[in-house]
Amino acid sequence: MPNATIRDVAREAQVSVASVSRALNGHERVRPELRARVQEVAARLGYVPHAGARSLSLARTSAIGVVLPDLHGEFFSELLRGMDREVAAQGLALLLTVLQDGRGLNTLAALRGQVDGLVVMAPQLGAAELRAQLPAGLPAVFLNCVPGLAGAALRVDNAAGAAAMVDHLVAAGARTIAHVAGPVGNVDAEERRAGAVAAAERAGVALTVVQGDFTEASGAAAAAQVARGAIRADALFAANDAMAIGALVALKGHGVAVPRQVRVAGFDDIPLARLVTPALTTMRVDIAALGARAVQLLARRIVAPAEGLVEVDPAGAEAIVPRLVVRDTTTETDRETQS
Amino acid sequence: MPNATIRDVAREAQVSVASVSRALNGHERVRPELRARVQEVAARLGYVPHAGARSLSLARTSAIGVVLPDLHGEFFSELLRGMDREVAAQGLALLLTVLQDGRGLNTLAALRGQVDGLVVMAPQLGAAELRAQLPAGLPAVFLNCVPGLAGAALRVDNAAGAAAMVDHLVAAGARTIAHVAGPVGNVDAEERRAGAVAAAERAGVALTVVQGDFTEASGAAAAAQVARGAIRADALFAANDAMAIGALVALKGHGVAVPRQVRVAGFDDIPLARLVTPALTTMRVDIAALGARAVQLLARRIVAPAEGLVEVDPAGAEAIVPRLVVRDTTTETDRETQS
DNA sequence: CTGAAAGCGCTTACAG
DNA sequence: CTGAAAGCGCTTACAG
Repeated sequence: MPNATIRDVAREAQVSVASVSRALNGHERVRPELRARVQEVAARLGYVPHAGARSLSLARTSAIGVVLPDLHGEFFSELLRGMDREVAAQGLALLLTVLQDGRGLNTLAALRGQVDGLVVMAPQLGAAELRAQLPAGLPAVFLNCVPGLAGAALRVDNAAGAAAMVDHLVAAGARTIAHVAGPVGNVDAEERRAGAVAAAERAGVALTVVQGDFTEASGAAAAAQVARGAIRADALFAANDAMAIGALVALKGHGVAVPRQVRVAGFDDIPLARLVTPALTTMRVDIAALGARAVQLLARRIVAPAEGLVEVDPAGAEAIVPRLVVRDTTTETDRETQS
Repeated sequence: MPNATIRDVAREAQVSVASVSRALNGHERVRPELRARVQEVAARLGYVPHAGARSLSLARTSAIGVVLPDLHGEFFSELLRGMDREVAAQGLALLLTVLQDGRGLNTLAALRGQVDGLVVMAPQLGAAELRAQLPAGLPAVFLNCVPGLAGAALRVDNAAGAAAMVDHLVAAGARTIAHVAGPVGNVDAEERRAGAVAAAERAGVALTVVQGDFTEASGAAAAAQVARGAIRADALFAANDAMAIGALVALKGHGVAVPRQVRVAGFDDIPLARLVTPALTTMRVDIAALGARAVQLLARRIVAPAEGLVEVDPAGAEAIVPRLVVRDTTTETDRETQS
């Protein structure tokens, strides 16, 4: 048998569908006796309101969409975890959409009527492309996207994080830094590179940029160049932990002592970072907090789409600043220090 | 301005809303000239059908729900990645719901009208609880759930995987195997133990079960017993990689040569497995494939809810068989072989 | 406090 | 091939 509808409940309880709706939605002007009867019948029939019909009537779905460029690795599971935490607290549902290169251009547009707003992480798309794809009038919060989009923006302050790491390496004794950059065109990668370059300049130490692509293999390749002297460096700072770990393993393979001969540092603080030997010094980005904050901002925008008060930072994006996590690849001591 | 509706398009194109619907949905009986005009107007107005209204009319949402017990770690991101792959291929959307202990009992029921079916992973719930929560008539596929639910079931074939590993160890020369088991009561652990025991019997080699609890420490403790001869073994097969890695480190600490004196093997192929020295031989569970397969089964059930043909294995659950990944802890060579 | 009715935005028999 | 109309399942002014 199909699911019971509001009419079934109304008939069974001998009231109008309007009364069923009011009774079940907790409206005030309902006789207690009627409310009790309706609730009893609804429970007995296993009635659950049809979400689609409800959202059509209310012009509100109570769902938000999250658009991600990929789903590989711990970063995304942490982000989703943070979002889910907040989404559950707000009584919302989460619709997940991965926007990979090949996927249709109307993937986002098709979300109209399915969600009340969007958290979008699309570092690979330009502002124009993104704007063209987004359903008009749908509140949105952008994570690590190009600036200049209509919506709240939230980002990780990669430049500040990278600069902090360079400062730490210099304090630890480094004088010639090799920075293994992430893929060209990737916003995070570019910001980390820029922050590292600027900090090295300020500190007056040499910094060479080696092109990488966020994979362990590319980190290993960069380390090999350092190991055989093709690149001179007493510190290797990779733009993410995966590359740093690839480099770490490669350096050990080449018989280079870490951190004595070459200091190694990463970015992200993935779980593996604590488990490699020596444990990896890195920048911790509280990814779950980033996700939770994004949902929070979106929820406010959904309630008050145009209110200026909602704008966190009208000038630009609100920023999450990563924290330095010092482990064994940059210092001889074993103590883990967090600043 | 709000989003354009089908009426706006109809008015602008000077046709009926019925024609707009037919033209845009690719119905056959539409004059090409009319179709072209409607498409032009729809594009100009940026018209996108309202998903909620569409699903109310069609009694189909083109979305599926995935219910997970948690979101921590690589396992879930891999699972979601596999699901997303298949979901995108099928033109569906994915609604994510985390069903943690505290969360309301009607979390699942509220999905009615929002999804066409559910992939449920709820190892913490009994069959009765689960049945009570699921909206009646909603197709479902269960992952690692208790048996006996109305729906397709899918699971990892732990026993077959463990048996394959024992066979590999025997082929590599092992004659006395110590199996470090996982915690009592854990389904995965029990199945792996049973598979290992059966395979050892078939192969006619000795196998001792040592109790562990999936932690590195318990693996190290088991290894210590092997190292000091309390347990005689020329191979140590741990029920997961964490214990295997703990054992590996402990064996090295006790001066036992791996794999020459004692072969070591794990289960899961966590990222760390490739990074330890020597690299760990293990069983790879293709989690993404598990997720993709679940969505595939669900999609079929949605199309043909009651067809017997759709039933993969009416007797029980369809199983994903892990693959053997041979690395350096069981062979002297360095080559990584996958079977 | 309650019911009849309109409406949310679509799709699809039903006539023509 | 096309339009007018009914209907999907809900909510909420509008009367009473």
